[in-house]
Amino acid sequence: MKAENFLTQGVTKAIEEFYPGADVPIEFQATRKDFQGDITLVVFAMLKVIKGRPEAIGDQIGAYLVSHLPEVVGYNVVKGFLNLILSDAFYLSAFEQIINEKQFGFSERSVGALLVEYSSPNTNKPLHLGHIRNNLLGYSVSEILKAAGYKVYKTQIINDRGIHICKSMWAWQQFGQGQTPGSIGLKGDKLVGNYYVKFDQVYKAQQKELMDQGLSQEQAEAEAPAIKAAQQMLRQWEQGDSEIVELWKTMNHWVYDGFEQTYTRLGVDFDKNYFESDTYLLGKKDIEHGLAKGVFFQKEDGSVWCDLTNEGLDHKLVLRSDGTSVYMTQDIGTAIQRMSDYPDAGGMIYTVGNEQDYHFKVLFLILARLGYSWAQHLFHLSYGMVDLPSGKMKSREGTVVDADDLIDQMQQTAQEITESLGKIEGLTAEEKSKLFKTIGLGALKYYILKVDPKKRILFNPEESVDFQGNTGPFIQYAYARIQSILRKAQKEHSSALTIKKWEQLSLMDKEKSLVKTLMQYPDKIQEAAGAYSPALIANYTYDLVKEFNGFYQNLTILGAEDAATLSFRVALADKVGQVIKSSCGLLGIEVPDQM
RNA sequence: GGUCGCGUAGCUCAGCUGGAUAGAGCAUCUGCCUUCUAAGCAGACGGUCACAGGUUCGAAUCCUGUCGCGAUCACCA
Repeated sequence: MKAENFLTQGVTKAIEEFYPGADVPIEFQATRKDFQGDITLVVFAMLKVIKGRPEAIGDQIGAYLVSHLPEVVGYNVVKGFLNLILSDAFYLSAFEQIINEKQFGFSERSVGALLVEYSSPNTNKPLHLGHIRNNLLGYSVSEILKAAGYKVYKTQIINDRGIHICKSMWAWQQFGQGQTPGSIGLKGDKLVGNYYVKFDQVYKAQQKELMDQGLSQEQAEAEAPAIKAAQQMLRQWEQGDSEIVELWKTMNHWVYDGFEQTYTRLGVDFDKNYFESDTYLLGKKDIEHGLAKGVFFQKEDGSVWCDLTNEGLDHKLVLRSDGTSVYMTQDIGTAIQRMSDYPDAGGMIYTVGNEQDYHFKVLFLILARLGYSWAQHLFHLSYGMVDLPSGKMKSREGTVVDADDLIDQMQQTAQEITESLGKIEGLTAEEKSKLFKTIGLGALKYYILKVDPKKRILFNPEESVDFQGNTGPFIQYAYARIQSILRKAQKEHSSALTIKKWEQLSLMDKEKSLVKTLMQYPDKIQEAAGAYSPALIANYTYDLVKEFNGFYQNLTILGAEDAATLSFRVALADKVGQVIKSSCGLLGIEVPDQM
């Protein structure tokens, strides 16, 4: 039972007794470290309803609670703050309740289903640092939502068609000499990416040549043979030209294989993939319906628009004058399609960078106007760009941080640090390599997830990611130490561990404080789910570990003076370990038994 | 120019729907490895919460304005 619940009842009764009829706000907060007490009633908030000195009111309520509630054993009043001291018995029973829960903190109620979209790559280039942030966020938010009781369908839309795909296809046809990922031993996404770059080089050179012949920049861009060839390919693809479609399929599959490897390394997965080649024609019918319903209007040239001026926005094109669709058209159609694919889903979360804030604002408005009830439950999980010290990542300038390279680099660093510490000599080569992966990825994931999604991240590849302080490895290390304690306790004190009679124990402040922090875990998960914020979980976990480290360093866990204390402390360490593991799970971070 | 977001210690970040003396890590300095893993712990140093007003018992937090940074406002995706 949470302290707030019975305390609120107690305070309500006290108010009824002293100030009958007064409807006062009852507000609790954690007691600050420098004051004595466990939980604090903010008396200030009551002053609007009850007249009087806050100290006197606090005193009155405090005395009432001590005499009426067994859990409250003392109080003190500082200005408008009533600090309450709770009994050891309360903490012990709260802890016992916690350790008996299988999936502590995870909601058992089912509260509906949601679709989460993330990643959504183009098939013309490999995944980079920006995708990593997207993937980690989307995956983690999915896990957090599951923990909060949602059924989650993870999905991505693969942008597998369009002029940009044709560019790499054309370049490969011209210069590829039949190369395949297998023939040159290169990941498929890298191979295709190289030809995308190759296209750009050739295209640029042709433009320059044409401009030297006197054409304007614009003319040169339009007339260069390379772009004309790519455009021709796109037309052929749209007409279903079998040779082009075959080439397209082959090259896309190379890319999918490459992506799959990267996703596996990152530990992310999807329940369903949508392909733009299947969905790009969707939406036109919905526009027609909307036009009939008066949601849209048509201009003389035939183009269709949505008037959003009364929302403070402008007119938005939803269908070109030639009747072809734009990005918005597709997104309208895809959203409707998905919600009919997953009838139990009550809403959708789009993990997409903040440069598309405007797009999603408009998309959600249009879907609402089209009359879909689920449009109220669409959320754009908007995140800031990942910038480098040199500025934005630009693929054409070669300043992109490649996802695979970055993961390699992190694992390399993890290996160097781990080996220099020399604590894992007993492990096999296989175990070691798994450990380096776990630590390297843990560092990378935590580094990215601990910051508020909407803030931009400045990523310095040279300084890379820390392994000390508020980092993934710090948390993993705490977990590994706890496992070491448990192993040792099992070996040397197993008989004492069966003793579970803790009622007589008198708890130390550190122990109470740890139990208190553990008790907040379920609320944290709900809060993180409501805010779609892995950062909340990350920071909670860090606080818990800091708290545990203080406990760990200053109390001897295994050297406890009696068997009951020993069993309690080991159980506490064990539970802290479990919570660390489960919240790392919410962040997609693995946790090693030894490091 | 319109709209949206951000601005907290030298650096990287916490700070929830307003509450006590604004917190961590890195960096710098001081202690702690015969006792459960020192990737750790304890401590010192470091702040006009961009700036100016307002709301109130109380503002880093809410409102208005200013400045700085970023994004966006395509018959591109």
